[in-house]
Amino acid sequence: MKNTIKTKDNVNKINPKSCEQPCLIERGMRVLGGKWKASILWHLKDGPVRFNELSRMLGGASKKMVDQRLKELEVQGLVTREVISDRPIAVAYEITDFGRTALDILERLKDWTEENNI
Amino acid sequence: MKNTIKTKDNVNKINPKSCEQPCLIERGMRVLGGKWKASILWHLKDGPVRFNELSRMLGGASKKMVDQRLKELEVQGLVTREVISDRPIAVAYEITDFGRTALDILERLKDWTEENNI
DNA sequence: TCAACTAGTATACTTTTAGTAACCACTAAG
DNA sequence: CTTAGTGGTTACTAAAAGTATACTAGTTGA
Repeated sequence: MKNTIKTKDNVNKINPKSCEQPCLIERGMRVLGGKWKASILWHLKDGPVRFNELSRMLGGASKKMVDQRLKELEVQGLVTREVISDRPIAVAYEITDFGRTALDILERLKDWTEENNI
Repeated sequence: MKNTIKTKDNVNKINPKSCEQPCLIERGMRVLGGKWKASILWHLKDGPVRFNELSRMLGGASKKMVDQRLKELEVQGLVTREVISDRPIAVAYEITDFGRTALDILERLKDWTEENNI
């Protein structure tokens, strides 16, 4: 049984017919739990960061991955993309106010990971 | 303590001294972020649950998935498996004390998902 | 002029995960 | 005897995730 359906922008949405009540946890995880998504959000908390800089911060994620995750985060309203220079193309990604509401969860996750040597 | 420094174009650059051992966030996500793992943990918070019952709670996860995730959680020490009856085979899964330390994060995730209609 | 940087896109490929369905051994009810 | 339930395992396929390399097209610095 599928719990998600693909939309035309290639983002998974929850199929409203299944997994309705119980899985708030699961639904949240589908926003924050993609492979690099939480990390990206975390690395944007101190201010806008440019694309290649972010790739380096994540140390190991390919451009394609960073690109895909950023697009997802943008569609979901957690991140904004702004072109800060046109001639030497320069783009900065910034966390939105909505994105910031998730940082509290991530901070706790970070602390938990640290405390338990995970 | 910041791992970025401001440049004149108001964009953060990596402070080369930090962000070395990357991604406590990512490491934590690899424990809690598998497809059904957080949900399983959440559904065990009120006491031991049997295998098939858990499958039904998750509504949509196949036996194989539930089995795999439970084994991972067991290895990682978040869950224990106990055979409560041998002849009519009956098994119960229970969250460990360590597993409980993660519930706080999941509660926040749940609230966040709920508040933002995700 | 050359190399390296910017932010991506395109293609091809491998690996991992998800999911289906059938099966096992057992029990208990009808 | 049949059906349904217990808790899985195995084999298989489909889909998603991830990697690697090359490419565009412009800029900057040596």
